[in-house]
Amino acid sequence: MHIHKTESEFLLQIFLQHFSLLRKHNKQNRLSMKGKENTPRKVTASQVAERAGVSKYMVSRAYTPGAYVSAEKRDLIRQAAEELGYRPNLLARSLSKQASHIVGVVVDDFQNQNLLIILNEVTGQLQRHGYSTMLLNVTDEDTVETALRQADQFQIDGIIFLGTSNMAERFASLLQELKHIPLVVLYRDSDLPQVKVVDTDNYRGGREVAGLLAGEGYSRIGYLAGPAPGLTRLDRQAGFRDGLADLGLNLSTVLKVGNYSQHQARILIRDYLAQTDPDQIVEALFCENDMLAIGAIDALKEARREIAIVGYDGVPAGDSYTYQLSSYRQPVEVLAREAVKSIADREMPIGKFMAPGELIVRRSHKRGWLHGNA
Amino acid sequence: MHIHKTESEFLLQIFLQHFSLLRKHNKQNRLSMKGKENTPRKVTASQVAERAGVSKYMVSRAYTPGAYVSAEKRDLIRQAAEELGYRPNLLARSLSKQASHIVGVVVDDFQNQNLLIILNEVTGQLQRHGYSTMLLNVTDEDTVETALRQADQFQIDGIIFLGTSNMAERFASLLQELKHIPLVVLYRDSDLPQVKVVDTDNYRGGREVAGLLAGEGYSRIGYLAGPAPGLTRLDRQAGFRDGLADLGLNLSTVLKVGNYSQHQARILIRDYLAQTDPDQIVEALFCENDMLAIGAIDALKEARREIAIVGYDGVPAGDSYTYQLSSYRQPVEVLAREAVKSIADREMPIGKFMAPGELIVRRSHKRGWLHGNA
DNA sequence: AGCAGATGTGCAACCGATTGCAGCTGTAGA
DNA sequence: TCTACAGCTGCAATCGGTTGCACATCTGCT
Repeated sequence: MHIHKTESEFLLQIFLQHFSLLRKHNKQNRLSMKGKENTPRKVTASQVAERAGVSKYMVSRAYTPGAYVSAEKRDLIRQAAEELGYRPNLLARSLSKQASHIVGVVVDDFQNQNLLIILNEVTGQLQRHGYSTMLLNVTDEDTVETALRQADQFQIDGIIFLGTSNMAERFASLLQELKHIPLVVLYRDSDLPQVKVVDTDNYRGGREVAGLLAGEGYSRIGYLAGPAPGLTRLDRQAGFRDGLADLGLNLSTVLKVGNYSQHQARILIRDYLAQTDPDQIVEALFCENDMLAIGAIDALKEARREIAIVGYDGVPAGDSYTYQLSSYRQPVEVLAREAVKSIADREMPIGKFMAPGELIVRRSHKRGWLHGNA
Repeated sequence: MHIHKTESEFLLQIFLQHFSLLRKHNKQNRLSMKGKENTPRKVTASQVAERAGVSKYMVSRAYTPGAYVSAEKRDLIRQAAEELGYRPNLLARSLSKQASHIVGVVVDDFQNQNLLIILNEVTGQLQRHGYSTMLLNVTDEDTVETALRQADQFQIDGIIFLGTSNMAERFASLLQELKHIPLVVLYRDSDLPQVKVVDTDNYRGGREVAGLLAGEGYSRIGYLAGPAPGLTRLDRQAGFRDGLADLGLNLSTVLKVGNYSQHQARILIRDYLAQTDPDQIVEALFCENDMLAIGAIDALKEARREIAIVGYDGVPAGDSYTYQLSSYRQPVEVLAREAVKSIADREMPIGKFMAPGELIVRRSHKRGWLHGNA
């Protein structure tokens, strides 16, 4: 048959024959066992190869762009694959390629309606790029570590933080351990070093809102802040303050609410109205996000007091006749696209991407909105 | 050394020596190459084994309950693992075990606020059971098949449909192909055979709402339906109708809206008010879900017309002062728990689980709500 | 004819776990 | 003393892919 150069190769050859017999034997056993269950056997590359009359390695190559395969064989294999309904096992592929095409999306607050829009956009974009989304719920403090590690163990290709709070900072030490994974912080600013930030230009947004309110001629103006520490909030507020200053106004009041829920904002504003000297109450209030703004409007309606309100995000609920909320819309699609692109590019993403948003001018920032609104 | 019974075994032995030398050689090369990069090498079972002075197989056993390991070795291995920060590679484990501990959660409508609550609960529960969530966005008709197949190729342990529409039916043929995967349809009823249904008792819910409205003394009563075909909707409506009938009332009008958005409902009600003979306009309207109900209230406020409104779901926004929406709350936590349990039990789940919800009695179903509401 | 280079193919090794089985211990029972 | 058997342990095979490399083949060129 063949001529072998060394003895060891000879032995090897013999062994291999022995070996492949064993293998074959084994496989047949397995197959017949499986045959008893009536689940349709999964189609593997080897089966495709057999049908196409090639080795299983060629099957892989038939789907690898730029691999050495004759066009003829490639078509043969693809056809065989088609006929058998072959779908490569992604676990195996991921294990082998050391990359899973799974992206972790970390969410820490399921109260914000805006999240739905973002989630829709992000998962949609990811899917279009061939990625799967692993959704990590970290609202429960205890499970954060578990969830993140679990994701890591699936060799995810990236993490997108979709948080209202500054999670990235909070988990900094844990992230240190995960620093081989590309990190994107979406809808939030951060000064962490190895992180890509994708956010609206909060400072600019703040300024534009300042202009909007100033244009209505208010002089006592306040800001309703949420609990999140971090740059996003600070920039938004700073832009607002600076914008007012440029127009000769100043920020007279900053209120702060314990979480980003509509309910908390409502209670806070109710108390504020009750406990503040009427002369001191602001005429206009910029709320850090739309949930807070909606809560504030609720409180105002209940108390039949009017304060001009502007929110931030542009959630759909703000469009209702009842709220007619003026706001600053985040360019969801642009941001989601950038976030996904950062990860799909497969380089360690860093830097900041800040997109401008857009004022949504409805009625809640105008004088008389309470009256005109049933 | 040893005595071999057959020649083939002898050859085998020699081969193995040869073989293991090759292997060792190769491994060292790889390691030294990796050493040049300064990424921290991932810790594998073999490394733990080496440090603990056992074979890598024992590492696996040290974490497998009920495996043969001496307590002594187990502790040794666990300690070594601890020191090295060993985390088993879940891709490898999943591949080997033929189960990934990933569950696919399929969502087809990101407009419904209730989804956030559900998603929070479902992902939380899954994580607590040691499962990861793969979120599949199928709002885009084209990507459905891709997404589902992709999930399948990750050998997911189950699929939870979280849809407003009857996805399961829509994808029936595709699901046929995936029928080795446990399927749960959550918040929606279905008559598909190999599917576990977890839903509120819609019929009962409908009846209770009927009781609530009848109690207020209305006689012209309508139902606002969404577009979803299927049992959920039908049962809800049937319960409502039967409930009314039992009280000597009948369902005089059924309106139908094209999708489940607040916006569509608002437009529909606006047109309804404009185009209907005032004597014919219903006094009370049961809306298929809260999003529709909120949209309806919006239209009513805008037109300054009052119709008693009741929703279904119990979304947080309904609690606002502005809407004060009476509704029927779905027991989110109970349902999510059941859905997750169905999959975690690892038997093919079938049958229906119907939990009762609970009336939320606020103001929108009462006479005079428009007047009392700024 | 002889040979370089481009193409095409299969083997072996690898990704990092799990598991059936064989064999090795040690101890109890005959 | 010999055997039986239980408790451990490690090997080999496996899950289902990918890829470096060696070897084979086919060009075209001198």
